[in-house]
Amino acid sequence: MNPQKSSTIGDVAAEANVSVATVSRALRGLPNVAESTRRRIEEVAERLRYQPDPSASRLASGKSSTVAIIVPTLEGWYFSTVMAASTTALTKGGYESLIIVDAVDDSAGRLVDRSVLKGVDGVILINMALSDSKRETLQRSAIPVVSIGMKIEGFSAVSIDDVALGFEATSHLAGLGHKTVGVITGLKWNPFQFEVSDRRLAGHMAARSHFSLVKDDDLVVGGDFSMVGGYNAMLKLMERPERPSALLAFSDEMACGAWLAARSLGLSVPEDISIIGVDDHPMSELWGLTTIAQNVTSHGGLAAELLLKLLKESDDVGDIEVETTLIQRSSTRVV
Amino acid sequence: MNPQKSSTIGDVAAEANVSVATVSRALRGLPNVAESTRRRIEEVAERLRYQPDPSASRLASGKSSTVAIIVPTLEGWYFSTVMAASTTALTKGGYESLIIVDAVDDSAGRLVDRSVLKGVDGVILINMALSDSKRETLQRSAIPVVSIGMKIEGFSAVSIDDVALGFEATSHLAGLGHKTVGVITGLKWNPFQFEVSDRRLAGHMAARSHFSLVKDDDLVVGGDFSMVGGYNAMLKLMERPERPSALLAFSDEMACGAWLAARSLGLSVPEDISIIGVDDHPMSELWGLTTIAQNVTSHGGLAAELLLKLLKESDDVGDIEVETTLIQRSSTRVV
DNA sequence: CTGAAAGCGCTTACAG
DNA sequence: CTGAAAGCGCTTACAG
Repeated sequence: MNPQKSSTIGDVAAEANVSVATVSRALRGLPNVAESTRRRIEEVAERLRYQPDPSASRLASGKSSTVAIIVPTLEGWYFSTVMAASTTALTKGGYESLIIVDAVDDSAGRLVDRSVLKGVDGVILINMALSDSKRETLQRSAIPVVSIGMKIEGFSAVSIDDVALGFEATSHLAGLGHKTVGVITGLKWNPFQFEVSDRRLAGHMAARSHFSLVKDDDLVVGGDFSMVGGYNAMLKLMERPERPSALLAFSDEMACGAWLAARSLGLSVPEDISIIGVDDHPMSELWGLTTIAQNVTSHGGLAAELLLKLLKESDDVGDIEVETTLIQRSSTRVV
Repeated sequence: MNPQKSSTIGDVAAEANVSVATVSRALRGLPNVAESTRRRIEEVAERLRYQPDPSASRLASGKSSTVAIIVPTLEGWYFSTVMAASTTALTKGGYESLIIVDAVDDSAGRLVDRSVLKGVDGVILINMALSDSKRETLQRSAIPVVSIGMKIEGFSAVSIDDVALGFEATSHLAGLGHKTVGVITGLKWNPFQFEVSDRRLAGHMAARSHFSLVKDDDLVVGGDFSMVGGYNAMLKLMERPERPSALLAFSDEMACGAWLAARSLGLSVPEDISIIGVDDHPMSELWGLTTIAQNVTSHGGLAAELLLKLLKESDDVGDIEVETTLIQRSSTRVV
């Protein structure tokens, strides 16, 4: 057995004394193949360790059975979790996942310039804001796309109400009597990614007015959705003379980073400062972190299912808005 | 312009008044094409937004320009970081990354049963212990493989000396005067994945003897390389009557989880218990966690470079052992 | 239920 | 420097 050369559909056909067409049908479970023939073919295929060449299948059928999952970064819990959930669902649906990292600072603009799109049946965008040109490229390709985390003109989306989230989180703090609330937003990893952060901030601002909270500009500091980012942002926030009595971080990782920064400043949570995050990261329960849970795993799964549906029926399947819930733990308390 | 139908090499050839062969050569930068012809073809290709069909190229050339990155899970900082580093290096080298999650509990055994391997030029295994049958499948396929994190018979590897690491970490603790050292190992996410954890444990055991430390069995508890796992393991560890005065966790995430568990028990670090981790996760600096750094990013990059070399020269390129360094911070101190 | 044949969109010797 | 032609390994009408 030559290790270099694997067998082709022709080898199987020859061994089984049938045509390649029959082998193709038999192995793919298509109808109109005698059971006995099918069994014989399966046996031969097994013995020869035959595996269809995906490139040939794709070329011939026009279907690749793979979907591209496009993310701005591979780092951070949010992306890993959503990717894992999508991949799992896609695998169950019979699709491979091609993961593409399309950081905006990648001047090559992989999504547009590379021809990966031609090798793919569908696309899942995870919190990827698109430049106009990329969006057009995608639209022109006419392949199904679903976006997670934000609505994009022309594509189905799985997302949450980020404005409401920003409002609710702030309102929780205001309800506890806090008047000076610091906010750690998140932007860094994607220059185009203003949206999620901006919408949460808009919600916060609305609540800030509604509850007559302190309105200073230096109460809002940018993080980058990481623990380190949250840590540094917190340090900056704490430089102002009148320290906030509460903090809203736009992710749990930033919230925990901020918590560590508070600790390094000799501050206790929630005695000296209340902290609320967003996500319900698995570590949040360990910290006792109050947070707005957004059920990240289901985002990934739902998006995959939406795409699978699109792949089958190819008509519009609409959007999904996932519920969000406040989980109160021990990091926030009455001021 | 029909949005459904993208142009083929034939369209470009027709427009440019040359044969498809010439278009193929021109666009791939091969020699023996007149500069003027090349320019004309490039222009037409641009105008028609021509993108070569990857499946067709693969089928015709036998090269796919994609490498499979196989991981047991998508979760956890270690995997994200290594994947990101590998992907970045591969992209620079002109390769796509196909990420395959091959959890062992996936009875389908994706690596073996699926034909993805036929669509791929090379494979990077990230901390994937392989069953014999999978290893054989890979070997038989004769495509270049490099393994990260552990040595696998027949493949190049990028790894660290885990035994030495276990010894060094323990010896740091022993040097501080600790006699009763708890250990949180890590196994869960991959039943076959005894190796890394076992080797570190072997190193620890050697040090345990060498420094005459307490040898009770209940001083070793299994985690799963996550914060939650570390948290629970710590709780278990602290049930024993004579509590350990120091803890070695086989990852920083577990170490931080254990730290939170200690906190929940009213214990301070390092006053009541010293903690040392492994990895040098970015959050470790924030915590002040002492750790053994293993430069995870470079693992991913080095492996990709090794593979790229293998892909070019196709002869054996050997293994790489990455250095490991103790970073002492404030979570460990004299007992 | 099965087979012969065309075709998917490229690449690659081989001629010229 | 360029083109005609075969071939990569499948799938898909079309006949039978």
